[in-house]
Amino acid sequence: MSQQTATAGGSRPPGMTDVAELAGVSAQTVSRVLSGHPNVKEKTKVAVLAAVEQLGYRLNSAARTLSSGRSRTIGVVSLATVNYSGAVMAYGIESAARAAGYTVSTATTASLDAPAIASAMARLVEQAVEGIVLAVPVLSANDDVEAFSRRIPTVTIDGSRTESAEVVELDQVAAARLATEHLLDLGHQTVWHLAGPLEWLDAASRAHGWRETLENAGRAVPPELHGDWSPESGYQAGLLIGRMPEVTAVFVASDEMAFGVIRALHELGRRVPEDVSIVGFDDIALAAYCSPALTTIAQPFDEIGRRAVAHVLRRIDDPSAAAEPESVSPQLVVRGSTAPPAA
Amino acid sequence: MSQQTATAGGSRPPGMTDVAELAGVSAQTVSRVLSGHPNVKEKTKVAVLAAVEQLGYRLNSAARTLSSGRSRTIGVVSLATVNYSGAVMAYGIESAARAAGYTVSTATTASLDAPAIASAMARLVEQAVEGIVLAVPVLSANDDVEAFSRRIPTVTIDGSRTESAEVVELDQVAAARLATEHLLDLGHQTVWHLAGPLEWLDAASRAHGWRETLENAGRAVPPELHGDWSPESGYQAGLLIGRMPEVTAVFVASDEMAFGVIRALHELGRRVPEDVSIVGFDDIALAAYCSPALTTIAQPFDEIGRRAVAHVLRRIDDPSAAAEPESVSPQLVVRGSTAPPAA
DNA sequence: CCACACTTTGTTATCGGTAACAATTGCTGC
DNA sequence: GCAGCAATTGTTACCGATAACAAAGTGTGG
Repeated sequence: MSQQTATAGGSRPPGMTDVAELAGVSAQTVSRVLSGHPNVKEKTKVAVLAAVEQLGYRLNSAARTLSSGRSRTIGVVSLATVNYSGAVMAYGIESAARAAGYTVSTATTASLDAPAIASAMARLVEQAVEGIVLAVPVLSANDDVEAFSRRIPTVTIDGSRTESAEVVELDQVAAARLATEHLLDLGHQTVWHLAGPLEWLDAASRAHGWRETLENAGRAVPPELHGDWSPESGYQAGLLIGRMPEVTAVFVASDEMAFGVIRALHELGRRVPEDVSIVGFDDIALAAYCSPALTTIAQPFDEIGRRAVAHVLRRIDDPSAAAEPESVSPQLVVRGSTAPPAA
Repeated sequence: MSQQTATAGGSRPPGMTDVAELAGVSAQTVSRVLSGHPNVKEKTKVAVLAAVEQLGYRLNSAARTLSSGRSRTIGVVSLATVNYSGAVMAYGIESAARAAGYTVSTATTASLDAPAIASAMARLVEQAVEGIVLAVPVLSANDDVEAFSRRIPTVTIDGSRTESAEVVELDQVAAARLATEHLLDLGHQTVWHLAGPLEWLDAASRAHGWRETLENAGRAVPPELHGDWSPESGYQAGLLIGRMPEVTAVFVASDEMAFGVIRALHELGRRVPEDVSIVGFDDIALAAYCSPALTTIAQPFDEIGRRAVAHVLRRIDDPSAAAEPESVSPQLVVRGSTAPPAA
């Protein structure tokens, strides 16, 4: 990459003036070369780049940010909970941002209430981020949150119950319909549903899609169960479900919970899919490899992350850009955890 | 939090001088209050904080970084691959850094060769990070990598084959011994091993611990198999292993691969644990809930992240601090995937 | 009541780039 | 050959905080 990064031993890292001097031009010209300004003679450009190379010069982004007012950084607010989907989205966000020449700064929040989210956003604002991706459900926006998202282009990934930000989302309702219909098509009389925490709009949408599908099909709508996305909560729900012989099909709002449900059923002596069919949601890497392999809805998390970034960038370029929510399509992946009901 | 973040509508965010004016002091005093400088009268401190509150003032970290030379930021280089352990460590790192008043900036790399890692480090250096956590295995350090880690306190999480950085690691050898001995204690004649990619020092250490344990016990050492951490690669290995009737126990270097192995065995009609016992590594959330529940080695990833940060911070404070590798203890979690060999 | 030491606060220069504007150079066509 | 315009490069001020130093205020002992 560079020929000699550490030329002398002791002194501080080289600045633009050092490069300018070596190349025999002014600092401003160096700046222009490095920012890709069009009107620079090819010859000087080469000289400057050579000097940069020779000194191992690195731009000081703090100085650039201060002087230009642009930080080329996007902030992400995410929940301090470890989950698969979050990790995948984070990757999608980072790579998309990098491709656009932006870096990503993360702020995690432990809770979902407005002050906590506002505080995370405040930390990002201090770093002069140019846009914010809220990878958490925004339940109630307080004045601070509103103010931030008015001042800085903000996109919400989980959807939002407020007006403060743009939205990028998977069509959760359609996805839930897909899952529910798959089970009905197999011949099940009705479908139970283990939903995620109600605070998550995604969870609510899935539940809504499930309910709607059953109603449209004229089927009985069983009571809605709730977990917290964790395998353990799925297990607890499974212990309940497993005791009810009339349950033959369950649509679970996340793969991790689904495996918890399956385990509980297993322990209660009910086989999957022979006795009970299960559909999950997310299509995590393990879905195809645990036993039974899980029928599930694939969510293109990285794509969602990518789009969120694209959305934010568009708004950064043109703050008045329209706020059309984007939507990506879910897909049903049929594996071994679903089957027609026992005769 | 703040009373009125957006006082007027249009103007730019308030600066320190605005706060100073409102509080009737100089900008320097405001700076001192906000940096927790000791010699400030209580009364003025209160006045300043009130002004800060009223204006909804936020520090401009670019300016602070430029002027003080300290960015209060730690950089993390991670692999652009989605895996559970990475996500957990990321969380540990972020929370530990935040607790110390630092923010985290991430740079992902798609490959493990020196130029790619150097490039990721370069991006972090541009952001003036004060320390770097390399959450990737450093195979071969080139001059750039060396130069960076000499200039900036750097910690490697996966261990390192170079001398360029400090090390924080789980005692992988002891962990592998734990796993292997567990299987031998159950009565298995020997234990097979599906290792991770050799580039990862962690993977090599686990393989080493496994081999050593077998040799010490005077057992035959079967050929070492390799996967890439993914469930799919475990599945492929499982298809191989499953065809050999003499295999009764396998130690797999990651839980995700372990489930892949189990699935393959399952398809080949070999039961786990009745015919073959499996021990995994990581203790991911699903380990206890898939069937069979996986016996595995628990790695305290968040703790590792925390320690890595602690280590970096120590070196930031005192660049000459000793380079004692830290080590955290692994733990065996026995679940349903292991049993004595069939009679 | 003053000198000396310690607090507390203010002033000025500076970090390393970029914006805005000025100056120089090179080329066109008449 | 020179006006006129574009391309190229240089100059100066400034972004918003902090470091280093200077100055004013406070308190103590002799």
